[in-house]
Amino acid sequence: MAVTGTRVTRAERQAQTRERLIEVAREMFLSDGYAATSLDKVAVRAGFSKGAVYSNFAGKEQLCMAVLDSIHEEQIEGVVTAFSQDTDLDGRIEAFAAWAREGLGQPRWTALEVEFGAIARQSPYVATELVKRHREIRAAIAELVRQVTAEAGLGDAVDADQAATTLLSLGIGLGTLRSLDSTIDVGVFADTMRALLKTAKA
Amino acid sequence: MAVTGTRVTRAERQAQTRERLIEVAREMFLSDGYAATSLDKVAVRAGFSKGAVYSNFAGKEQLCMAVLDSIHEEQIEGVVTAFSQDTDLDGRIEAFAAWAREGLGQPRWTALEVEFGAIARQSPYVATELVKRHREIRAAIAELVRQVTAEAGLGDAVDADQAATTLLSLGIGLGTLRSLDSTIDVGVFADTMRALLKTAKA
DNA sequence: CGTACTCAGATACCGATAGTATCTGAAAAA
DNA sequence: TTTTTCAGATACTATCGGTATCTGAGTACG
Repeated sequence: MAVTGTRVTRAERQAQTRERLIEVAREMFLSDGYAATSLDKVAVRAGFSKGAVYSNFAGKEQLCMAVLDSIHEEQIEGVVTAFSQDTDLDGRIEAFAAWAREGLGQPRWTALEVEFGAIARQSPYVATELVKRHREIRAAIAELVRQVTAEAGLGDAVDADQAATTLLSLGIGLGTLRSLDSTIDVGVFADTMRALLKTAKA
Repeated sequence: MAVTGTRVTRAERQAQTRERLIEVAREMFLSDGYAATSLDKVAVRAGFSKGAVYSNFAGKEQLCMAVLDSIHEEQIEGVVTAFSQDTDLDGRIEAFAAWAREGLGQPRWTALEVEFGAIARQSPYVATELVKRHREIRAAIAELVRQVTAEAGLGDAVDADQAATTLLSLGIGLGTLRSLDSTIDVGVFADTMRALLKTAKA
């Protein structure tokens, strides 16, 4: 065990390398898309060679999956904090809508998500991993819906699972359209949410 | 002008070649996706060489655009016939829902649509062409909504343009999820449509 | 007819990129 | 100090989109 000189172990260095690669890959995947981003460029921009990528990830797909996981973490955090602000139904819907406006608008993460989803047809790995994550996300949304409707005194008039599927689909669709055409009105997100809940009330 | 012997002109042969290429490309793009389909394989499976592709299309993007147009033609035809069956509101919603179930379920055209959409970030050609088509489709849906709500005596209580954006987004999102996970319930499509209209009624 | 021209499609090539095989040098183990 | 290990570098392969060039059958024209 070296007491002085080298302060970092090999495992620590590798962890740093891995994180740095994910960081750079995230920027490039988001700005240029999955197909248009080459592993060589990612590695060089991170200060390494392509060998470092393959030494830390099984391949491009696994690197992108790690990037998506890092994005999901932040995204979930954003939704949760948006929901824990107000306490009444309309306030929460508006907070959610605001998050959607920001999340679906500027950054192109839905575009990346969806481009990467196309890979799933050729790769069983990507298919199973993405399905797993989609189900987790849908379950989380359903749980939020259940919580919100319960506190708003709607009882179980709303099918939370169906609502979750609708909201996730709408988010994916709006994000996809929005990334092509910035004139798309993301406000329909909140309107649809309201419509779903008000129908249940009647 | 040759009276006997060669019965087809050069232009006719080329048109046939073009159609055959679109036909084969459509099959392969739909089953394997855009990126995973090579122009060489398309050409060979159509009985030609890659040269035939570049002699009929400016590139892979233009070939795919031609494929998408051929798909859109059929899809629009499907929606129109679905809508011209019944005359009452619920019947039309159900007809639309049935079309959505079929269109969004089995074939993977939304996945292709959306994978190709990712190309738009790198290609101004694809971006402008896709935006043009999306706007046409949204306008067509809006027109259908206007027609249906008018005949159902809802007046202009429903914002047809917003409804069109919602329905198109929902269709894209559901199709995307569905192409990955066949357990996704496409029924929410009709439910959302009903919710949107019923809210307007109140 | 027959000669010259045109152009759809074939062939050959280039550059980029995902992935593999191999190498190297420093950290870890002995 | 010597040996082993392995993160990351280097070198190479295969595939694919795209370009340049060629060719021969169909076309116009004398």
